[in-house]
Amino acid sequence: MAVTLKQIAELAGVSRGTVDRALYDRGRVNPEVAAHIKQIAAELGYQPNRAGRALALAKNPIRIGVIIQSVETPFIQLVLEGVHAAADELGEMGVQVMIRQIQSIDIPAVQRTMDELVEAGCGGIALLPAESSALRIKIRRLHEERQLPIVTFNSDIADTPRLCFVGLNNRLSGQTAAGLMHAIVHRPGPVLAITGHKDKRAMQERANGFNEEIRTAYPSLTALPTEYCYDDAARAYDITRRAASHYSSLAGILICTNGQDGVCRALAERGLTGKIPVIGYDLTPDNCNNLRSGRVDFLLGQDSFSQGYRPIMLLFDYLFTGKAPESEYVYTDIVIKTRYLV
Amino acid sequence: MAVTLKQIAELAGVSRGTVDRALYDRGRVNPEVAAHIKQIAAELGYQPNRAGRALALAKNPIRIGVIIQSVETPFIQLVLEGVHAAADELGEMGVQVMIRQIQSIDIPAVQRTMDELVEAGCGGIALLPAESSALRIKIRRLHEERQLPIVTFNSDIADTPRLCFVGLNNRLSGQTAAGLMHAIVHRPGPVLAITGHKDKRAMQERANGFNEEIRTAYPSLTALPTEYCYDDAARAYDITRRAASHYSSLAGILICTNGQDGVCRALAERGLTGKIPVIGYDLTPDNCNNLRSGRVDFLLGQDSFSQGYRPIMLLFDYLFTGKAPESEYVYTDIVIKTRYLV
DNA sequence: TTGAAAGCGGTACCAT
DNA sequence: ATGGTACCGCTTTCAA
Repeated sequence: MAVTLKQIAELAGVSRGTVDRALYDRGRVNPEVAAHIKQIAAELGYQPNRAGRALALAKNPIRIGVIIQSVETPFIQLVLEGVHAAADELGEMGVQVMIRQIQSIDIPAVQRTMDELVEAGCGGIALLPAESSALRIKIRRLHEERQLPIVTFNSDIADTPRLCFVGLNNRLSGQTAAGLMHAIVHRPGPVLAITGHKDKRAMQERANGFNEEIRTAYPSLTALPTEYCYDDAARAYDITRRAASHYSSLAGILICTNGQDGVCRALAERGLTGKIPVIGYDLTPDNCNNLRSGRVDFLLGQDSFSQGYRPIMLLFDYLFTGKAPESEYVYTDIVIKTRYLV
Repeated sequence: MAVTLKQIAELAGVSRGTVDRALYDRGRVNPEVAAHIKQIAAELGYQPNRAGRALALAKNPIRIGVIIQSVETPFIQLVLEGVHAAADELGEMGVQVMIRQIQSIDIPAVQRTMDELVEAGCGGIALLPAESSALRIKIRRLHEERQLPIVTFNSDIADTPRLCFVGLNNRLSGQTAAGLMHAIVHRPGPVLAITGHKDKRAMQERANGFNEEIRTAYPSLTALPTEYCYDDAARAYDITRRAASHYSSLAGILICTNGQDGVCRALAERGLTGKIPVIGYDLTPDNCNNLRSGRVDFLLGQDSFSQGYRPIMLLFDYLFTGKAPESEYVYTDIVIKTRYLV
């Protein structure tokens, strides 16, 4: 049987309340008594019982806010599954998870929502943000004025006093893609990385990691300059068509973002499906279909479930036990999927 | 705020105790009253509070037994990490997880330990077994005589009234390996699967899945007859040496089990490292080193952490909420690792 | 500075 | 068949 506050209280000859105040430094306890109590607790290996604590906290329940942008995209839908799983799980412990979904990127809406959630008594906020100096300032202010713990996820706002970031190591994922590409390409030639926006850091990182790794580690391949499809299948189609006709020896394509269907269509029309390897990102339903049908060779997943689940759990741990994440960067697994695994 | 028994009791004009008996069919309650109570609960979307239940159950705490064989192997050490994580987590909820480690395969010891754990009041047992009719009978008896829920993990005992099996889909992992092999092999030729014991079903399945998939899906490759190294690096070394000299066009090797170092050594001695692709299993420290250094191209992991963690959690869910796993087979993820990811 | 007590949600036992 | 009550471990408030 695990040791309880009551047992410590009896051994120390004080009341449970005093033990509680001593162990958690809540003040109003004689320093010597406190030291004695802490010693006993340490000797007995006291571990607080979560159920007991959760129940006691139910009087003023922990509230956690979640803000997600771009909810209309297939990938974010996957992230939402993790969010809801965490919300359900914590709900059974009496924790309230307040989820706010925002269409596309809408910084003013995010700012308003953050205020609303703080007002509603949220002790922490999980935020799927976007590059924005306004948000950077907002996070800093909430941290300074209210010590509000904030976890960014999926996309980060660096140099911010957030508790941590949960998401993909994009550069490493690009390097991984380079390794895969080299493994499956059977002849020398140019390889092309297509990514989303020039000003989206995460997308750039994927392509950069890929290109640099190709250059430094795989000299039989040459990395063409990155192309941008702006998350648009039609543009990806055009880019692919042009590249395939311009470089007759085109050896492989990495598509870092939405637009995968365009790439596949362009290759199919020229009878190049299966001849020019394609590596893509994200396990959305459409992408998985491409993988199953052989139009794509590998998909790099970013464990979207964890990206929704863990931020909330990390905030809960922080609010419930005071334990902060070990690192400022909590990277989710880079998962490699083939047609056998989706 | 979540709805509680007390609220339902007030609405129904009865006491908390009656609501409890009604909702959980504990008897001793007027059928009409019970129906009314259940209706109210359904309308309000009542979800029991886990913390409350856990605390109430602390009077006669849930005990879960865990039996693990072959603890001396590197792979099982990884599984143990998951076991301990689950034990720690549940320990904070007042659940007692009793872990029994057994060296190598020792069926009599397993039988004794099962008796001991049942005697000690375990409400369920997670078991890492081995092919054995004695264990099959034991599981059946414990099920029939005491309705004891048992979860097998890592290796299964089929046709048994166990709650479920948690582990790898070995056949699918072999097929996945075949797909990878075909993707990275650049020329026609024979490929060789080396596995452990003839009488270990799981190991056979991996090799069979590989060979069959090669035969049916990848005619440019030919699957050589499976070789057996009995988990021994020296034998794997011999097998590899012989195969490499006998088949000058040997195109790839799949090593399904321990002995990977022997394969790598044999290839290195003949200057074939990187020339003949190698795919291996399990993310043990040694294997990860082989991957990092380029002696192995892919490792198939079997999410060893989950293999230790989930059986215990599934038993807990069953004992705590009565919810059984959705399927008799709970497959853990097949993870593909390259040198970038270990 | 300390203790006593109430209460969180659910379970179980004992009266009635 | 039903209600009342004690209790699980912890937090918090109120008295002393």
